Amino acid sequence: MPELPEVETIARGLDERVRGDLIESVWLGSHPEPLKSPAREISSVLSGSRIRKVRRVGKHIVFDLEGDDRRKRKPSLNGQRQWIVHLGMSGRMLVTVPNEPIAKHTHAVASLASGRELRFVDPRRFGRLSVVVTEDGFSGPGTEPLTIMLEEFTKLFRGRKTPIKAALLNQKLLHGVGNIYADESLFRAGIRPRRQAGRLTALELKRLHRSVREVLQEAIKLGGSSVSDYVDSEGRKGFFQLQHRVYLRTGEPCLVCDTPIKRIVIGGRGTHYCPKCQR
DNA sequence: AGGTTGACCTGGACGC
DNA sequence: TGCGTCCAGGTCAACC
Repeated sequence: MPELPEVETIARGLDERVRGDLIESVWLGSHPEPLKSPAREISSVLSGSRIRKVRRVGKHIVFDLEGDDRRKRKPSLNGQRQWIVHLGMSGRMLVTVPNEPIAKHTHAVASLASGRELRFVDPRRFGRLSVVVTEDGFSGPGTEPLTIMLEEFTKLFRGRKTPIKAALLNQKLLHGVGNIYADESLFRAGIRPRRQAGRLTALELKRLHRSVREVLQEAIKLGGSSVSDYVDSEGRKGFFQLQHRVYLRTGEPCLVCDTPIKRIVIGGRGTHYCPKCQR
């Protein structure tokens, strides 16, 4: 479900609601897939930790934790302690009251000292929970698209033979861009998704660099895209889907030139573009 | 190494 | 109503 703007919206909402709260205990479900770290480790790092901040890195939600001063800190837990959540395609992080019925596909519940619960719900189980305890902390697989400079952006694609659409989805290059925002960015930059990344001109890369940042920033302002049932941590829908110019608009007229939007498959992902506006 | 494909899951929409 | 097919916001491991 979520790409950078949706994860940003969710992380901001969570930060507002649970920052400063204390995780008292953790329940983990029986499906092994969502747990990227061993269950014991997740439990031991989270239990008794205070949430210092919730933020986004790429498509990951990062909970920065600290030991509760009123409790004994375990000696093995020095350095930065973080809870990392990736929502996959269908994951949600909900803040609920305890008597709220447990939704189907709930895989983790953290009980908070405030009396509320943080619940991770994910029908498809592509999402992942992990904990990180290191000096440096979690930095994500690639570079942040919102702050990258043109020079570095250009360097990412140099010599690459893969289609620019596939390169935009490669999280080791830019992290956070997913299928919606790759298609929308390429439309706004006027670039065909199948073009070889390494063969884009300097001008095209400049336009793409600008488009990616503009599309993501606009989407954050509108709370992300709700294409089926996406809602943020407070159950609110996003509205950027109303600004989509190509994504899931197969056969509909281009909003600029009326040409029907085409759908092709690149890297196994549905890819939408205007054959006239994008070259 | 970089590039491509299929596997991993559930569920909703659609056609018959 | 049901059953089959296709599609969906994302990674990964396994191949070439």
